[in-house]
Amino acid sequence: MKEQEKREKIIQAAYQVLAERGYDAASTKEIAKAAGVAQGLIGYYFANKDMLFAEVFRRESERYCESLPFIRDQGNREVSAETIRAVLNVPKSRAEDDPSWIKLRYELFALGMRNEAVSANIRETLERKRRHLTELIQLVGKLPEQNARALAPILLAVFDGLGMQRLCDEDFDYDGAYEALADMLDAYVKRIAERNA
Amino acid sequence: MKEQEKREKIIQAAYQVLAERGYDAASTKEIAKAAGVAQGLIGYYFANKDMLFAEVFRRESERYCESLPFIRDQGNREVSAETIRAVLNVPKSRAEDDPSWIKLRYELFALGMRNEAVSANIRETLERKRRHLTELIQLVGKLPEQNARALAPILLAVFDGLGMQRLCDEDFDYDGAYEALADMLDAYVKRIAERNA
Amino acid sequence: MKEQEKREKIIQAAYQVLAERGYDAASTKEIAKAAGVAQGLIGYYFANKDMLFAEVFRRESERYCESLPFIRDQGNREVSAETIRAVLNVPKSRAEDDPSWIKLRYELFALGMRNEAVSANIRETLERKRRHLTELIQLVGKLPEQNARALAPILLAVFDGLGMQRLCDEDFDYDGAYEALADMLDAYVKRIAERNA
Amino acid sequence: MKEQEKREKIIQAAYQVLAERGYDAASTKEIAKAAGVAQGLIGYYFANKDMLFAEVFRRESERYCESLPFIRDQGNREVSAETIRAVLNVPKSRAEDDPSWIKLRYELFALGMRNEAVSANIRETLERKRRHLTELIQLVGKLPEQNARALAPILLAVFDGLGMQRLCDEDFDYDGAYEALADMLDAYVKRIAERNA
DNA sequence: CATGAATGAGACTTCATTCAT
DNA sequence: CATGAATGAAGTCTCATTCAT
Repeated sequence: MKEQEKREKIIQAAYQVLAERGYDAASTKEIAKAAGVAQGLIGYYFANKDMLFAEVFRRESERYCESLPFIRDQGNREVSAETIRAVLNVPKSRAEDDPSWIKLRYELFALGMRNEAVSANIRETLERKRRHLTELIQLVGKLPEQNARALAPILLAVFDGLGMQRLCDEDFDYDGAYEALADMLDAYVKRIAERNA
Repeated sequence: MKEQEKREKIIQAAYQVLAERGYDAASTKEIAKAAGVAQGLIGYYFANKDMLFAEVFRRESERYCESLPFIRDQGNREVSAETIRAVLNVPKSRAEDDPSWIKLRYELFALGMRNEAVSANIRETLERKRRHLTELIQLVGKLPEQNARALAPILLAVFDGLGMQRLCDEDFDYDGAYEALADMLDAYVKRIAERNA
Repeated sequence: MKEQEKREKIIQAAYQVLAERGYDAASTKEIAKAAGVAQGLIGYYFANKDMLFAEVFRRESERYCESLPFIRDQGNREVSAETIRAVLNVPKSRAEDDPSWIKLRYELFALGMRNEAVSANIRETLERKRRHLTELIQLVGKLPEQNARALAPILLAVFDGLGMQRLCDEDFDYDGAYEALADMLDAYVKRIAERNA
Repeated sequence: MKEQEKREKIIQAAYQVLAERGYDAASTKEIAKAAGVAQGLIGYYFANKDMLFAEVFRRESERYCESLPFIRDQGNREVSAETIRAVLNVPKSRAEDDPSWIKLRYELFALGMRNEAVSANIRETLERKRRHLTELIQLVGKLPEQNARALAPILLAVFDGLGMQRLCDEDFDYDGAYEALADMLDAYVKRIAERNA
């Protein structure tokens, strides 16, 4: 079981250093030091720096779906402003609890727009998250698939964007923004429900 | 007058290279080449690389308000789904027409979350943009200031987030997302109007 | 018996990789992979990389004498241009059939001129080959030992040099050069014969 | 005139280190030290290590023709064993006076057989030298072009091969070999002359 | 015997910055 | 003002070798 234990440590360390320093400035030297291994070991397990970070990003993407169980429970309840607020609390508090999570995503986004090698990874990651969100929106908001699918990228953008603003600016009214978001989503859900009634 | 000409070229070149390569990978050598000046001249006009990019970011922030005149005109009209869609078309098409604009902003955001020197710059930039958007929302949506202020960071997040998704993924339904956004904003504006009636 | 099987495979693999990549670029990793053994096993059988290659060179030197039987048969015949051409065909076709043989020898020569550790090996190898060639020349050309001994290093040089030129340059007239060589040797042998008559 | 003075020093240093250590073992660090410049300057003038050595090889190839004037004078004289010996003395003594010359050539040959990038360089170099030798042989030996052309690669091989043997083995009878070579060439030249008479 | 994870040195290269001209 | 040669540090990656299993 101790097998590839150090490989795991390297990935964890890479995650931390990546969030702190950014893609280019995250040196293998610092990662190795943080992981408590020799610098050469990184080259042993990963073909190069890019491959290491690709693995880091791959895992981050997978973690995005962990909130599913809780939200699925909410899906059984009636659609209400209260429910929406409760569900929105998941991404809201996640950005508060784990700032490096947001940092990492922005690093990935910035990278995805210029690095062709990361581009494929990004595309898949984004699409997976949109699909995931679409499913949740259908579940919680009782929206038709078409509307849910269009709403997903918007929420994806808002969760990340608000988290970023909160991290950059301590005076930013994070809670107020989420209040407005909940209100707006509730209005939209209601309208769609009426329209389809 | 001509003495500042090369300085200007350097800034323009830095903007382009920064958007293409990213913060760390944007080398002074490439910038100098793109600007058509000697490498050493960059050091003459800017204390160091960071100061050059700070200037680039400062200007980008200013450009954000150029859409004001058009939107102010829209503000005179009645609030309608049509108006909202017309106004949303400004950020929507800007991301289409000038991809490097989005790239640069994500570069700035990613940087702002880790570089303390850029942090102040970012904070100011974000706040200015939110104020600007708040004003526009009041103007176009006829919303009370409190609601407008809460909505601003959301729109800020959505504009950038959708632009990024469009750049990363060619199959992404950019238009559909903006349609949903317009619909949702319209529902929200109507609700607030009714609530305050 | 089986215990030396892997050792043998390592040596064979080292020969191939050495010829393909050259001394410094031939990595133990690639050799191990080519041999189908673990990297560490090389260190088990050979003190270090140099010792492994020393063994490879030692064997190559031994293989040089394999042509002896055929040539000894030719030695019984009368000296003639025909005989000379037939004997020259041995090194000529060897370079054609086994290019890595030539590559390896040049690798060894280049190495021998700078690496003191290999120098002794080289000296012995060269001397052995000259002695071998001297014997053959006496046998085939019926030349006095003194002349044969002086001719040996020349032929040694020519065989390798022509093989190298053939490998480097596909347009090189390999056959034409060997024709001229045969002609020249024949003239020389005749002259010596007349001189001693 | 001081312009690119250091570039020249780098090339000279590269030549020396290359001959001493060999292609792969010749480090840019050592070259820089030998040239008395910073390591980074090598990267400033040459795209990479290969390009630097390509320049070194290119120059070496050009130096090969410097012997032309002397030999051209010999060409006016009658063909005799004496003349041949005098002309052969040029390559013979060159290998004695400048051992690194031979080392470099073997380095180049070994390299040419495996490095595709160097291959073109090598082919051109070899062909140029053969043409050069062909011309000399016609001049000195009064041989028809066809014979001269076939003899050239043989002499090319012998000059290098004997030089190498001399460098590797101090006991090797370098003079004796050249004596035999002169004798053999003389016999060949005479035979061709008679044949064409 | 055999493995392959692990190490640390060192190679190449790139880069921001400086400075003589 | 402007140049571009020059520097030295730092980063990534490769490699021969060692060692616990």
